[in-house]
Amino acid sequence: MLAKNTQVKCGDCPIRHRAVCARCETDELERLEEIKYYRNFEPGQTIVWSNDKMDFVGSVVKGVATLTQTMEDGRTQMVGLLLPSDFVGRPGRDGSAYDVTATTQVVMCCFRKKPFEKLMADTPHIAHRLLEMTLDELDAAREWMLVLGRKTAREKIASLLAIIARRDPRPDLPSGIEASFDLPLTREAMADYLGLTLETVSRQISALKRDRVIVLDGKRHILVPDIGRLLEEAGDDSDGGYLV
Amino acid sequence: MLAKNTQVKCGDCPIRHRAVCARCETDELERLEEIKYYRNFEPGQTIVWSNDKMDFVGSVVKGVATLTQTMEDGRTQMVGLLLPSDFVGRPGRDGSAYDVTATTQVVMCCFRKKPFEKLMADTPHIAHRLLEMTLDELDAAREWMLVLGRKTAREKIASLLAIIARRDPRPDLPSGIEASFDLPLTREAMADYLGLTLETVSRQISALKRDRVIVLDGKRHILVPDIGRLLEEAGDDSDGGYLV
DNA sequence: CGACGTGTTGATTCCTGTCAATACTCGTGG
DNA sequence: CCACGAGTATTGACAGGAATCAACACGTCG
Repeated sequence: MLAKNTQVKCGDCPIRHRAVCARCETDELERLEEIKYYRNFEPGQTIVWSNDKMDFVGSVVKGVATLTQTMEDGRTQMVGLLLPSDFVGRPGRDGSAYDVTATTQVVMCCFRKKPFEKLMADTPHIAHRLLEMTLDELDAAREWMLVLGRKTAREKIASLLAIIARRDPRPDLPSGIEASFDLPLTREAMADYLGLTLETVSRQISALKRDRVIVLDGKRHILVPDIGRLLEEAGDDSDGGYLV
Repeated sequence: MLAKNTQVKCGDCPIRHRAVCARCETDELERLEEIKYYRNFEPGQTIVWSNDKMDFVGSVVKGVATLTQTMEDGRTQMVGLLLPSDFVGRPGRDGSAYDVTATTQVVMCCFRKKPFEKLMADTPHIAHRLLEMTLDELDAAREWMLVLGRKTAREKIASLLAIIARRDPRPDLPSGIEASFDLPLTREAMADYLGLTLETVSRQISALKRDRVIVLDGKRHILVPDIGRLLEEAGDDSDGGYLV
């Protein structure tokens, strides 16, 4: 469970320019190297329990993880989707407010918390980058509030697909297909993200397939013939500020 | 519209110890004084338009403002409720992603953006406090995602009332009343916050009144005889981590 | 093969949205 | 002073979309 990976030099790290360390100078990277270690997680495995003390913070290097909240009666809501380069943990706080769970194989680059906090205090680059990333996450959370509060089931599904398509671009596209990606989530996880039931998710995916908005290749691989159409279905401003 | 108020010395400011300036030393406060100015807004007045260029950032000193997003067809979702000491604007970004609107009389303490960003770069106290506040806002946004995605209309209303009761405590309580506050929002604004229609909001408030969870004094003043009961109705963990 | 996890589809219920009528408060102006 | 209208709030009737309950299909792994 705690099996450490072969360490990757920060300079060679695939998320080097997007993660919390993006702005670091060489000497700062060296200090980060000293306090970092890798951890692997299997699909379904919990990375942090809500309200547990966290002794580390870190970045997702590979894979997908989720942040979820659960009510006493079992209703659960996903409140964040963590993709490579996303940051986990809150400097200055003891624990996580949410369950963090791996949905695929996940590689985390962890930093021991205390030294990381010290490093943050010493070097402005890390703190500054973290503020920037937190502001982005806040924007994403607020964007998601619109989805949860005001969109129909069909629009919710289309919004989720649009987000994943946006963050996971692929070059190898057959003609007549503008985007293509694997769903890293089960129907149930999608339901938890969207505030729906898994049956409704399944029905709406079928409906989008029937209406040719998407094409399925197996249960988990999605092809999008026309991204503009998908964004339209998502209820987003279709003047395409996002892609293309 | 731009009428400047009598400036208040930072040392005498009512939000001095909670706002973005909370950690500042005397000399930092002096630099803030130089770039700050007050602005008043009337109820209903827009403070910033979504996608507009913002040339200032600032703190709410008095009153209540809202952050909202609107879809092309008019559906709107409130994504933030700004109470005194809350921060408006995003250093490093050009504009606001949301409409910011005053719902009551609002006094804002504004800082010209460029000098404020410079000050942030120079002094770690402001940046650090801003990170802390942004992390809190992110938590609040995620908490709200659970409300929007998974709670029933009745639970949503109870959740909103609980939040306002928590942030606006009053000492002058008649016996048999554990909390008392004015609703700073119209039924429509509450609906936009909760992802409901104003009719449903009205009905659920009536239902909570009928069931003696709350007592109304006029349309806007709420009395809560039993806060535990309210939290229970909100679906929150009733072991009362919050109040009392 | 049978059990289990995952996903699809159908029948039905019910919560919330929609449409509509009415009440109340507060200015404004005749 | 009262009529009028605008904004806000309440309540009712009805419709519709998503939840619920349930059956079944598919793939994997023991």
